[in-house]
Amino acid sequence: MSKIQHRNLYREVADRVRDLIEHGELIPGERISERELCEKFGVSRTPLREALKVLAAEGMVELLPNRGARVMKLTVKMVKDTYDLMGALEGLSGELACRQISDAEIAGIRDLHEQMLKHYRQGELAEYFRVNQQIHEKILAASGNEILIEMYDNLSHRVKRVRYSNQMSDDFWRKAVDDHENMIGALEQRDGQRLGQILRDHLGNKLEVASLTGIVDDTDDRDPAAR
Amino acid sequence: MSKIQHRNLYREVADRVRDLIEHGELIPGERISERELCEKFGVSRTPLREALKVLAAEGMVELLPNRGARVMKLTVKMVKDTYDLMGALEGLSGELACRQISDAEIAGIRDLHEQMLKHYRQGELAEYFRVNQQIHEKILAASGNEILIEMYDNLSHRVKRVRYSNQMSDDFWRKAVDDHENMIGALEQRDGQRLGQILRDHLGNKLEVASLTGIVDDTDDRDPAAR
DNA sequence: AAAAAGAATTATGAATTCAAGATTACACGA
DNA sequence: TCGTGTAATCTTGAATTCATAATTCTTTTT
Repeated sequence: MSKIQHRNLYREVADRVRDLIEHGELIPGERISERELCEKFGVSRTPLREALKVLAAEGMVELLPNRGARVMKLTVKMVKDTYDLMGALEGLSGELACRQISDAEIAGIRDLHEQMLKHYRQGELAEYFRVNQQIHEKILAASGNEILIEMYDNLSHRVKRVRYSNQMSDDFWRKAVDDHENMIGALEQRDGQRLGQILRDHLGNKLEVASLTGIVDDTDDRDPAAR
Repeated sequence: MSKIQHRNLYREVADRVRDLIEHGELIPGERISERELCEKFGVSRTPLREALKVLAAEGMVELLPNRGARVMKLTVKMVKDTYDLMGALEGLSGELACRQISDAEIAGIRDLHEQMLKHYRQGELAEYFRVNQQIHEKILAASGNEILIEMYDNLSHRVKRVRYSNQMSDDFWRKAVDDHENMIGALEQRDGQRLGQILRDHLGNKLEVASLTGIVDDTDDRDPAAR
């Protein structure tokens, strides 16, 4: 039985706004009109403003005092920095996971791995990505470090708007699958050092296939919406 | 010339409450009375509640719907998890720093290192810790990854309440200084791999000298203030 | 006396109101 | 025509008010 969820308005609103940002309905740098969103959600300004504060703490929006909220703009550097961070966190998750993961959990990941290979061989990119992500999530969960999971989650939200080129080069794909082959090996041997190293390096590739559409190049321009 | 700081009330309040928690004036698990804090700060409930939402997003307080706010309770596991994370982040900071740190910056860190050694030889623990922290902050800053810095900052706030035994064993201290000797060496050779490895392992020691006073052992007790 | 039920009180959640800062529109002068 | 100054409008920041959920206190019943 699941817990009764007392949901506060501000949480609901924060989730909805987060979704709007992730789905590109609110574009980076765009000014967020309080009045407009209040009407859209049918709530007063109080819970909306609380939600915006939470989203600002999460790095999803930017709050300019007396000048309202803006969707956080991603620069190439920020995306790169975020991937570096996520790599480090994944590395740690691998190390920790190896210390305590159960045989059953490893078997589950092995299953996903085989599925992923199948999708790779059949060139099903979208399916491949989906299963791929599941593997990383399983390892993360197996780390047992909830704060790590929370932080990783936050970072992945920030860069969720980044889309990948749907035509990944064969070389990169080949390399990514190789990495995964090594990963599953290290995991089954419970070699935390090696798994950590692989995971830390693995994410670097991802950036190279990120199509930075809509991601502005590094500038100091703080007010692009004023056009 | 520094930027004009438009400070909002809720930011001010969040900072003040954060301080109260870090200085132990609000104790873990304790219920935070909105009315009381409002009077203390001379503000209305609106900015206080906004501040609490931010602090909750930062993991400093816990918001129980319809039941108010509590100072986040630290369990031994949470502290351990946090140190693991901080270790990974420091490791990354070392790797990144080596890629781009300037000779001048290295020299600055070398200076701090010598200072730290002096304090070590003279048994000045407090001074030692202070300079020690400065070194880590310099490396972090040299990484140039602002999101990394932000995350590390957040984590360190969470565990700032943890105090260290003022009688560190000679062995641990010796080992910590050894680590630092290796760190400065790796940094001067700009050996990111090695520096990263050292930093990732380094923090593990810290936990062992943490005196977990006031840190509750792992329990599911969600309502300790109700006594 | 202990437990349960119900009323009174208190605290939180959210809407509304009021105040202050920012933006826009427009007039005027160089 | 461009720039400056000012009034009008709009937006945000914060206090207040109202509604509802939680807690405490009292009364009642066994």
